[in-house]
Amino acid sequence: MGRKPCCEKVGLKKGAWSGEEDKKLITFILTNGHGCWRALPKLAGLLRCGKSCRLRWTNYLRPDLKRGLLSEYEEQMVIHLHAQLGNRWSKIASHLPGRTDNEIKSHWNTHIKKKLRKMGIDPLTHNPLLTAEEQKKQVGIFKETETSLESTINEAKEEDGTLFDPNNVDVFCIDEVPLIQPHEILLPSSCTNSSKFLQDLHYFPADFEWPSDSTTTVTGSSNLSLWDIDGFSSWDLLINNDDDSDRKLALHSSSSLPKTWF
DNA sequence: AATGTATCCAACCGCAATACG
DNA sequence: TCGTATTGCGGTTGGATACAT
Repeated sequence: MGRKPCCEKVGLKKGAWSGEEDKKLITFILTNGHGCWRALPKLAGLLRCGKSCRLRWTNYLRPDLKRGLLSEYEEQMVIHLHAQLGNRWSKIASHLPGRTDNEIKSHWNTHIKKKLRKMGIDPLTHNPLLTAEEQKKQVGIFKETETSLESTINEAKEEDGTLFDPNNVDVFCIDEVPLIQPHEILLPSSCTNSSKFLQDLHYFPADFEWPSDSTTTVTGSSNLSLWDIDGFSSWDLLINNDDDSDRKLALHSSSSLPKTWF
């Protein structure tokens, strides 16, 4: 026995909602709550499936929704959350009160993506966009990787005759946002003073609070702390100024930072 | 004014996760 | 523990509107 469809499709309305339907849905939910979405349309006198009702309510009719375009601040939030979370629109939406995942997803696809591309940033990876020449190079590197992987597989097969599943080889995952590890963060030696370096670090997302003295010169090894206003995460920075070579910035936290922040 | 093209976004679809008996 | 129902999520579509020719 197969799974029953979520709703009986025959005779149900599809497409744009009328004002009358909206009214019925709002009135019903405000007096009874939504309860079981599957049962709701019948109880509310609507010729829609429960799923359609849920979507209409959560994306459009909920009284706590903000309408209108996203503010500059909200856009920045979306960009930096996307760098951390990828296309997890509902997670991103949960950090923006009054905004829905659908709304953010739409805004991302129609506005932010273009904006980032114009700025020379790849909206997928949040890294600088590659020139045609760099793309060619990368394809070359990828092919090399593929070839070496193939030869590794073949060698393994030849050596012990065991089955080698290439899907289990941890080469890369396109699903993951590239993250920067503490040991990857280097400051160029041309960066002669720490105050400049600390100013540069203000490119951290806007909702990170900076210590009031963060623009002052730091000598020797110093510690700095950053907090996300939402309590989303916090970072401790250890700045090592002792060395003449490239300065090192160490981050002590439970996770890594998206590369787009650097 | 008419037609074609681009853009926007609400709504839909299918799959995955979770709840429940 | 398992199978089914329900809900949530992300990708995609299609109609309305704006803009260009």
